[in-house]
Amino acid sequence: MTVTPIRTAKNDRMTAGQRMLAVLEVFGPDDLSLTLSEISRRSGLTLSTTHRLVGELRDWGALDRAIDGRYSIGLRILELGSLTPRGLRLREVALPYLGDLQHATNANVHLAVRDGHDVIYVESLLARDCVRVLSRIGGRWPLHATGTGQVLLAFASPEFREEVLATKLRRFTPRTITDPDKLRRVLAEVRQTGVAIAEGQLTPEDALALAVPLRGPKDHVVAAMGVTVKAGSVSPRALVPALATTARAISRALGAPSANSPHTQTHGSPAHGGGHPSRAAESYHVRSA
Amino acid sequence: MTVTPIRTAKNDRMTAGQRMLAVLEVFGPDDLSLTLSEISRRSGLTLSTTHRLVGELRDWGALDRAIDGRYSIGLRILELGSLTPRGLRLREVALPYLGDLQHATNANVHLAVRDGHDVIYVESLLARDCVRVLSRIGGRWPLHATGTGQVLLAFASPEFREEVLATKLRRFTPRTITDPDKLRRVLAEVRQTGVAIAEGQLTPEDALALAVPLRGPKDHVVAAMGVTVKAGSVSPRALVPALATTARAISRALGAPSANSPHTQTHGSPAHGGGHPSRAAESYHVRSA
DNA sequence: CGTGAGCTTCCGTCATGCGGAAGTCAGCCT
DNA sequence: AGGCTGACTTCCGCATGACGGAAGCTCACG
Repeated sequence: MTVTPIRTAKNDRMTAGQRMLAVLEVFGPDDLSLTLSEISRRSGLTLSTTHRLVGELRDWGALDRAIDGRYSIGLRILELGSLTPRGLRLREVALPYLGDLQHATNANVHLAVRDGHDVIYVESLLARDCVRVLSRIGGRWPLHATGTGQVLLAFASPEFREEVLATKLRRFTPRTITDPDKLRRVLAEVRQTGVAIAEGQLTPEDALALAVPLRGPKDHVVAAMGVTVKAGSVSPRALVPALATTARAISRALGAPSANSPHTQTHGSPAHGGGHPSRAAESYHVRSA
Repeated sequence: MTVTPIRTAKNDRMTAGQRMLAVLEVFGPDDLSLTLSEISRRSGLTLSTTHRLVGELRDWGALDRAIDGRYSIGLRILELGSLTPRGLRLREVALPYLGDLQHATNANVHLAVRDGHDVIYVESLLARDCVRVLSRIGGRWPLHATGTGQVLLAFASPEFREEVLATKLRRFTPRTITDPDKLRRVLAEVRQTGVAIAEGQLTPEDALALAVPLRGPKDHVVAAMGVTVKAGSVSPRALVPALATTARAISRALGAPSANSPHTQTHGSPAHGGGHPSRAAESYHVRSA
């Protein structure tokens, strides 16, 4: 039989579509613009194939070519991205409230949703004189390392939670929680109090993050909102009422029943088995593992 | 001879990649979620092909499947879209200033860039009690019908401007400028005064839009910033100083030389766009990390 | 002027993407 | 019930169009 040519060891059997996605995949926060050859090398595709695919993507608007010949992601992708129901559409509803919160607290304010095992920031309002944080729109981080991620993890289904806990929890700073048992306890507390408090778990700086859940139509947690301040600048607890109030307003705007009842607990653990089956929040399934 | 099968009349000769893009293309602001069959019909692809492509896109994260089986654009696309240098990265630099402007003026504030013959909104801060406008992030509109678009058109190269003027200028409201000569005069005035003033040209409501250019590294106009208020609510002119000041601050942050000189006119067209082949004029990505 | 790196074009071959067809499943009408 | 429609999924043989090697092109550099 013929010797199969080298095949760069990792890539084999790709469909044409996967090749196209592979081209897009090589772009990242640290690689906003790349040359054709760089795209070719990183994607593992031959130069001629890359050339053709990049041409098609450019014609369509998915890639932009700058004057210097380098390629970057095109605005057509941004346009598409604005159509994500849980992304920028959610943002539209929440933004006015987030703006108010920012001005009331003078903190960085974030809105995030879950995607697979990650948290994705959907909005990020940075106060000018606040700690620098790593939360751009579209930014992706592991669930266990951020306040918003911990909220989303705490209120996810137990099966999913254990699935995440079973993976290796990456360490970002000395304070990142990497022990599953420790994290399990922290998450239980988040569920009980309705607020996550994370100190310097993602960046080494003295960042203090508070985060609360946002609920949608069937009181399912659909997103998390958080603020980040410089540790020690204010009493963290002092921010909780403002957060809770804003969260309730947004949840109401999102159609959460509980946000309309006259008095209700912020935590509101869904643990009460009585009554509606409500199908374990299987709203989005995880993909290939 | 073999009968060539029907070939649905319109679709012919598509590459595999174009088919994949065609799937993404069927989503729009009014079609956030679609069933597989709908995607198939709209894209003109057979059901089995659509099925396979949608599966690949879903595995990659470009599409999301909700519990009800409908598909929508996935967060992975939002993540990609956040990497557009002229898109969300530009937004990061400008956002703090835009926020200030919004609170100073209590108007809707927009940030927009040009893509082909359209203007794309990259940021949109909506004041709660203001006129409703059609400017979501990622929203796309013709250049001639919005304040920001007129600014971008006015400061584009003459050849490009004429190219746009030669196309049919779509009418949105009775006040939309659809006459090329009229538009040419308006644009000349925009260039001279450095500000575009558009009243109710996109939406029939009494919206008044003011827009100014933002400049980058070589004083090229790289974006436009605008505010929208209810016509008659305030004297339009009263907003110009605030706009100009903010524009200058942002231009400085973007590296525009003119924004550093002690006194300078808001207008000051660079007259000739092309010029030096010197490369890498773009790239204002700063922090992050 | 030689060299090398990046980009573009061309073309023969064969893997591979395509779509018809058959098989599920669920809802709806008679 | 029974049959019907419409949506989704799986399978497979065939023709096609995607692939990659190779050659040509354009710079920048020494």
